[in-house]
Amino acid sequence: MKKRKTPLVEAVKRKTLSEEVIDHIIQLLIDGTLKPGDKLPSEVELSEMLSVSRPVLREAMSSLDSLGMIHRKTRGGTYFSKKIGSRPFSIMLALSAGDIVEIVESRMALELGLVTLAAENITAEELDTLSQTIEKMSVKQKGYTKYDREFHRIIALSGSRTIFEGMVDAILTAFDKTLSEIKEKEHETTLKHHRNIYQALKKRSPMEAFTHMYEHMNFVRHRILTAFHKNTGESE
Amino acid sequence: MKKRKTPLVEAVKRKTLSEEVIDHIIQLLIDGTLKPGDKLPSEVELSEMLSVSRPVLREAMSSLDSLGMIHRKTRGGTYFSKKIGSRPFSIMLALSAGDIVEIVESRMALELGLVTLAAENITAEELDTLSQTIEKMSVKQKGYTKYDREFHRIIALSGSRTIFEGMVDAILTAFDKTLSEIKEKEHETTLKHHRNIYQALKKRSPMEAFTHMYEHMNFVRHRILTAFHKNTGESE
DNA sequence: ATAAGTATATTTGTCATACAATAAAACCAA
DNA sequence: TTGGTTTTATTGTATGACAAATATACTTAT
Repeated sequence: MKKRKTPLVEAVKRKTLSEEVIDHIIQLLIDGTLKPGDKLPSEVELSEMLSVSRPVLREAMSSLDSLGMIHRKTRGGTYFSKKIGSRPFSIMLALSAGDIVEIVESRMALELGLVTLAAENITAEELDTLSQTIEKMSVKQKGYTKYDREFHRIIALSGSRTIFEGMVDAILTAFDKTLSEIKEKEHETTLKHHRNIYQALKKRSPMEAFTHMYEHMNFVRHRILTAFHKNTGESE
Repeated sequence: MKKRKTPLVEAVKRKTLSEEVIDHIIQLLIDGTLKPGDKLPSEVELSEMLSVSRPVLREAMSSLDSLGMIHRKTRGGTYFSKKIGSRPFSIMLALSAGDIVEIVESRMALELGLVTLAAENITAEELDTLSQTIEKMSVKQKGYTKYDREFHRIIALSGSRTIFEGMVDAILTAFDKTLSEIKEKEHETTLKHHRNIYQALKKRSPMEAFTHMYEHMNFVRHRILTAFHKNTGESE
């Protein structure tokens, strides 16, 4: 019989220096010492303050940069970001590369939550822009993907908080990349759904907005998964 | 009068080498060369393959590590992760440090979307664990936060896809940290809401699950924001 | 005095090298 | 085979030097 493979305690991997530096720097935000938009000390200053070498300090800064927490410019210095941006999420989504269900249902979860919040506070301008996307889409039988995406994007961003803003574009992009071929069908149904969602948002009704978005997303998901299974012969 | 400050083209900040390395490595996932769980070449091999110095290569690896895309062990090598984990999201949430509305509504958006998907596929085991949290909570008048959180966590994870899994714990933790003092009130109402949500999930009814979760979240949000404004005297 | 052009200096970006720390793998002995 | 020891591969940390970009200070010409 095999010996135990998993040790009793979870083998606490000691933190590296650069990880500790990351903690130390974000602590500046948490305790309010610095705020989004503020400038950080230079690399040499920081590395001296924290008693680490510059490479270690730079590994931490590179991490914070790729997380969208800071941005750096040669000679310009380093600043805390005000928004995260979409890049970190786009990278993360690579772990789900090619997994259609993952992408579709991630988008579903995201948009269902955000359309609800959007309905609570959507502005007149956003409503106006929304109706324009519907108009433009209605006069095109082909090549309307752009307006379709814009419709969803406006709603999602309207309901977004900082952490979700970057995620919206990342997921929409991943969606488009993964499903480039399947789209551009069911023009009328899509249009009808969009109009329903728009009316619910105009009424500032979260429940109705959710209901219609769920109907729409269910439709989109079903269409995609059906097309996918037809292509592959339902291997799983 | 001042000269124009913003150039016509958006000053495309040239990518650093470590950013290009990041792109190159995640491309291995996107084109399917490697999969989550697979081992990557060693740092020296990679730095030779990509013709960059080891520090630059390490900055990229550090970034991917902090994004939860890889994990590294001395002598053990580097592997693509299967899950993202909560750490990157916890760091990102530091940008919203102290902003109660941000935290509360981020959690709202997240849970509203996920409870809907959870209702579609929740397992019997998850339902059972859920009902246990309700039971345990019902017999405690104080110190039930643990079971409250567990209830929400099970649901959110049940509806989660890879990208959201880490986010759940990150947001729940941020929520608890930000609102440590305000909680532990309205025991009966909370319990009632949880039971409603549970019943809807048991029925596998996404619409009802959403409805009851929205009611619950609205209740929680209102309670928190009211308590907050009372404390601060609505300065903004 | 103002504007434009130039030089300077600061900050991030990259490289090469060396050694430390960890732990997997190979080896050896009972 | 088992258990302990040695070796070795891999990541972790440090130092130093130079390159590239650009904000700032300075100089010059109009």
